[in-house]
Amino acid sequence: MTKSYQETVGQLTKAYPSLSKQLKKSAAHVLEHPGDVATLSMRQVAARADVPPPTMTRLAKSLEFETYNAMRDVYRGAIEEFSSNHSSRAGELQITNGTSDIEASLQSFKNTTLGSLTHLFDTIDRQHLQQIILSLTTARKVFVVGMHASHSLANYLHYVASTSFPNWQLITHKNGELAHQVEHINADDVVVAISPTPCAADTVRVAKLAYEAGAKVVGITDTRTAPLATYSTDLLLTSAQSPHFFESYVAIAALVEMILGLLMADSEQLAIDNISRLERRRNELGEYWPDQ
Amino acid sequence: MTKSYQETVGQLTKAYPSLSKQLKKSAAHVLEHPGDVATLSMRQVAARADVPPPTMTRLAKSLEFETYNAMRDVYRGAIEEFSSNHSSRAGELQITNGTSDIEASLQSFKNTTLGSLTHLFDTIDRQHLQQIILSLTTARKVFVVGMHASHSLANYLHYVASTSFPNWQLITHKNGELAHQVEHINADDVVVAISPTPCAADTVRVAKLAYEAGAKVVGITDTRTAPLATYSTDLLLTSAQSPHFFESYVAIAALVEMILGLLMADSEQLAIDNISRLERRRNELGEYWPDQ
DNA sequence: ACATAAATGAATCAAATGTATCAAAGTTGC
DNA sequence: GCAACTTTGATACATTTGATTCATTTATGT
Repeated sequence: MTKSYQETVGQLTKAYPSLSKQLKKSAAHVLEHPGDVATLSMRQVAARADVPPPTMTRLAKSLEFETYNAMRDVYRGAIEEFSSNHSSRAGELQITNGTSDIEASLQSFKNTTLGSLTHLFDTIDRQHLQQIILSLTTARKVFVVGMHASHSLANYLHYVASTSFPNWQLITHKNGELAHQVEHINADDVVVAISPTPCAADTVRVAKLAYEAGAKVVGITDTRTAPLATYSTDLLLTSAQSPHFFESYVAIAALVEMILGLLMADSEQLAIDNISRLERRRNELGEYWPDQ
Repeated sequence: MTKSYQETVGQLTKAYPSLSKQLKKSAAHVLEHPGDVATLSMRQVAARADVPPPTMTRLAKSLEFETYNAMRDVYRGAIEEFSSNHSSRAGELQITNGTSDIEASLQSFKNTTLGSLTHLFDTIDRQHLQQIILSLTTARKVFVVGMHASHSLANYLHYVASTSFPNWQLITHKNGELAHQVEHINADDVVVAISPTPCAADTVRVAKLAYEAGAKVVGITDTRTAPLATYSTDLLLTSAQSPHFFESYVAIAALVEMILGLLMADSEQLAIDNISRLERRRNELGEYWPDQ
C-alpha cells in the first residue's frame, strides 16, 4: 500500500525532533518546501537543503519508504491532484503595477494577505478543527499563551472566549515569572499556544510543560518545524508572511476568530445569553458611549 | 526575461489550434495536466501524452522557449509559489461531511472577511493614509487607545510601533483610571483610537479630550456615525462585520498592519535597524527558543 | 577510557534524462 | 507530378540522476 501525502507529512512532523542533525536539516527543507520534492531532482533538493545527496535517500528510508523515489511519488501525487483541481488559479495572484510606493506596498500586502486567508479557509482541516473545538468545550481549564506580538492575539482570544467560558485563563508574565500559573496544568486541560517563528521561548516552555503533563496543546504557528510544533498535540498552521518587516497577524487573527465562532456556535444559546447579558451589564455601567 | 506561468498557458491556448497533429496532442496533454510537466520527466510526460520524446522539445521550442527545461521551469515555478509560499500543505482533499454546519460557518466567515478586506484595500484613500503616516512620524507623542476587545489590537499597534518609535504610548486602565495618562496631551500629539461600534465610552472620552486639546485624532472604526467619529480629525473606516456573535477584527488588523508597514517603510533604515537590533537583543536574552 | 554503534560524505556505477541528428513520411504550391 | 518544405520518430550521446559502497567522523554506553 502507498502512503498518502498527509500521512507522510504527519509522520515527518512527528519524527522531526528526534532526527539526527543532517536528517533534521533535510526534513526541515522538505516540510517547508514540499514543492521542491515534487518538482526537483533529489540532488537539487539536496543542494537547496544544503546536504549531500545520500541524506535525502536516508530521510526517505527513515520514513519507511523503500527508496527516495517512492517518497517523491507521494509528493508528486499531491501536486497532481492539486493542479488538476485548481490549475486555473495557479497564476492568480498578479501584482498590478502601481504608480507610487504606497500603492505598491498596499498591493503586495493585499496579495499576500488575501492569499494567506484564502489558503487558510480552503485548506484548513474541518474535522480536525471540529475536534479541537470539542476538546476546548470539554476541557477542565483552557490556558491561552502568547508572548511578544502574539500576546495581543492571545489576549484577544482569551478576552472573547472568557465572556462565555469562565474556565479560560490567559497566561501572562506577572512579576517576571509564569510558574505558578502553569504548575497545575494537567491532562484534563487544553493549552492554546500562539507563536509564529521564531518562537518565544516562554511560549514553548509552557507548551512543553503542558505537553509533558499530558494536556492537549493546540499550537498555532506558521511552520511544522517551529519549536512549538514539537510540543503540540494539535497543530493549526497559517501563514504569517508579509511584505513588511514584521510578521502579519491577519491570518492568525482570522484563525482565532474561526475558533471563537465555532466555540460560540457549539455552545449555542449559552454563549449568546452570556454575551447579551454582558452587553446589558455594560450598558448599565455606562461602558458604551450612548447613541446620539 | 523569464516567462510567467499565466503567459505560457495563455500563449499555448492561443497557439493550440494552429499546431500540427502531434504537437497538438502534446499541447493538449500539457494544458490538461500541467502538474505532469512540473513533476515528471520529459520522457514520462511524452509517454503519457502518447508522443515520442522529441515532440515535447519541439512543443517547448514552438512556444519560443530555448529548451524544454526552460518551459518546465515555468511550471515548476508555479507549483513552488503555491506550495512553499503558503507554508505547508500542497495537496488537500477534504471530506466534507454532508450536514456540516462547520462548512457553512467557515464559508460565510470567509466571504465576509475577504469582502471586508478587498473593500478596505481597494477603497482606502491613499493620500489620506500617507498624510496620516506623516503626522504619526512627526508627532511629539503618539497615544494609542482601545478598550475591551479593541484593546488587544491597540496593544499590538503600540507594541510593534514602539520597537521603532519610543514616543508611542499605550493608554491603559491602571488603577481603574486613565486620567493622568492623558492630561498632558496637546496639539503636537496624535491619538490613534480604535473602536468599532458600539464604542467604548472610555475610548471616546480620550478621543474627545484630545480632540478638544487640538491634537490630531485618528479614529479607526466601522461607521461614520460612530461616536468616535465625532471626535476624530481623521477617520479610517473598515468593516467589523462577521457572521459570529462578536465583531471581527481581521480587517481592522489588516488596517493596523497597513499603517505599521507604511510607518516602517517611511522611516526606512531606522525601523529596520531598530528591529534587527531588538531581534539580536532578544536572542542574547534567550527570548527565542533556540533553533535545533 | 575505551569499545561499540550511529551518522556522515566522498566516490562509484548503472539507469534515466534532455537534446541533437538525420533519414523517412507527409504536406504544400506550382 | 514534382520539387521544396515541413513534420515526424528512431537513434545516438553526453549529462544528470538515484542508489550503493566504504572509509571516516561523531555519538553513546560501559
